[in-house]
Amino acid sequence: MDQAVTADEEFTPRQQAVLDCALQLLVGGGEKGLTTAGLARAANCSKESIYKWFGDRDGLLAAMIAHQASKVRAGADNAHAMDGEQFRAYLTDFAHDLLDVLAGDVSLALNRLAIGQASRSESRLGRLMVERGRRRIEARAMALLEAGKRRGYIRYEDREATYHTFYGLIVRDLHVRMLLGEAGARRPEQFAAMADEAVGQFFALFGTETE
Amino acid sequence: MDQAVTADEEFTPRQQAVLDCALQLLVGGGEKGLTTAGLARAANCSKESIYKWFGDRDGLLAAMIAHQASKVRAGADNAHAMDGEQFRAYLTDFAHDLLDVLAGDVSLALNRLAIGQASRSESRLGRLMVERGRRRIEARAMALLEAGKRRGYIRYEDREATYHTFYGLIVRDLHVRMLLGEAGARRPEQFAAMADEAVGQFFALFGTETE
DNA sequence: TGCGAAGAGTACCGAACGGTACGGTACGGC
DNA sequence: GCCGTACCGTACCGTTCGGTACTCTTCGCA
Repeated sequence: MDQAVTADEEFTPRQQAVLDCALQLLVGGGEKGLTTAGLARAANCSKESIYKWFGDRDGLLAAMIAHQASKVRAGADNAHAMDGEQFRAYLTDFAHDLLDVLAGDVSLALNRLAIGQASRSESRLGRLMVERGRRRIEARAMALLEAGKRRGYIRYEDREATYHTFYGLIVRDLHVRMLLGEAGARRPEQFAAMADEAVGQFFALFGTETE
Repeated sequence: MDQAVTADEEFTPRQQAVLDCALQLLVGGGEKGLTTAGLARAANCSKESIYKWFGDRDGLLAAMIAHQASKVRAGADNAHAMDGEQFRAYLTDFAHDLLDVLAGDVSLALNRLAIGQASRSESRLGRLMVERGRRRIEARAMALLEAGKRRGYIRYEDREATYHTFYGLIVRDLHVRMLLGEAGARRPEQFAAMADEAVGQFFALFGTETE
C-alpha cells in the first residue's frame, strides 16, 4: 500500500482540470450525474482522451479520489513549545477542521460514491478513500495527541483507541446523517460549539488536570 | 411524520416474501445487483406484479426500507426497579445491540443504497432510513437515559446531546468504515469489549458516582 | 514548409435496464 | 359451466451508458 504517495503529480494540468470538472459534476448530480459523455462535454475534451488517460470509468473515479486527496493540506502543526491552553486550542482547531472537511461538498460526494460501490469488488474505492483521505488528518491528530501526552496534558494507554474516542466525541453520528442527505445535519455555524464541547469531554476523559 | 407507523401490514405475505428476496439480492450484489428482471426471476414473480405492487423502482426501494424497519424489535426495556449495576448492564446491552445492528448485512446494504441515492431528490430514501430505522433505537436509548437520570445514576442537561455523545462513544468512525467496505472494521467479536469501554467512558462523563 | 503526435468532436456499437404489453393459467364466486 | 381477477412468464420497446473507431484540426518541431 501507499506506493508512490505522490499520487497527483502524474497528472498533467489539463488532466487535473478534467478531474476538477468531474468532481464538480459528481457534486452536482451524484454518481449518475457523472457520465463520460457528460464529462467530455463539460470539460471540452473527447471521450477518447478520457479513456486514454484514465483507462476506464473506475480508473477515472480512482483518479478523482487521488486528485482530491492531494489537495488536502497536511495542516502541519508544529507544536513546538505550547502550553496547556495552546494544546487545547490545537485540539479544538483539529475538531473544527475535521467537521469542516467531512461536511464539504466534495468530501460528501466522494464518500457517497465510494460507499455506493463498496458492495462489490471488495471496495477498491473505499480503501483508496480511507488510505488517501483519512490517513492524513489522522496523522495530524496522532502527532497532536503524542505531543500532549509528552508534555503531560493528557494521559492514555492506547493512542489509536484514544484517537478514535476523540473522533467519536467530535463527529458522533453527524457524518452518516450528512451522507444520508439529512438537511438538518449540516450546520456549519454550530461546528465551533460542537468542537468546543467535544474537546471539553475529551479532557474530562483523558486530561490530567483534576478540574 | 410517523403517520401510520404500521408501515408493513399493508403488504401481503407474498409481497413481503418478494421484499425479502429483494433485500437478499441487494445484500449480495449492491444496488446494481437489484434489477427488476433479476428480482422477478429470483422471487418467481412477474415484473408486472412488481410494478403493480410498488409503482416503480423507487417505490420498491422505499418498500424494502419500510419492510426491513418493521422487523426491528423495539427492545422494550422496562426499567422497572433497576439498581446501578443493572442500569450499567442495560446501557452496555444497548451499545452492543447498536453495534450489532449497524454491522448487519442488511443494514449496511440499505444504508449504502440510501447514501448512494442521497445526492439527488433531496434523499427521500435517506429520510425514510433515518425516520424508520434510527428513531426506534433512539427512542429506546432515550427512555433508558431518562430512567437513569430519574434514579440519579447519571446527570445531564440536554438529553439529545447526551444521547449523541453516547452514540459517538460507541460507534466512533466504525459505521462509515464498515460502509466503505473496510474489512478490518467488522469485528463482531470485539463488540462486547467496545460496548464496555464506551459505557465506562459515558459514566466518566455523565455518571454521578465520583468513582 | 512539411510532418507527426495529441486531442476534439462525432458517429457508432453492444449491452443492460426500467417500464409496458400480451398471452396463458389457476382460482374463487355465481 | 361461466366470468372476473390475479398473477406468471416472456417478449418487446425506448433510452442510456460504457467503450471504440474514425475524421479533422491544431500545434510543436525540424
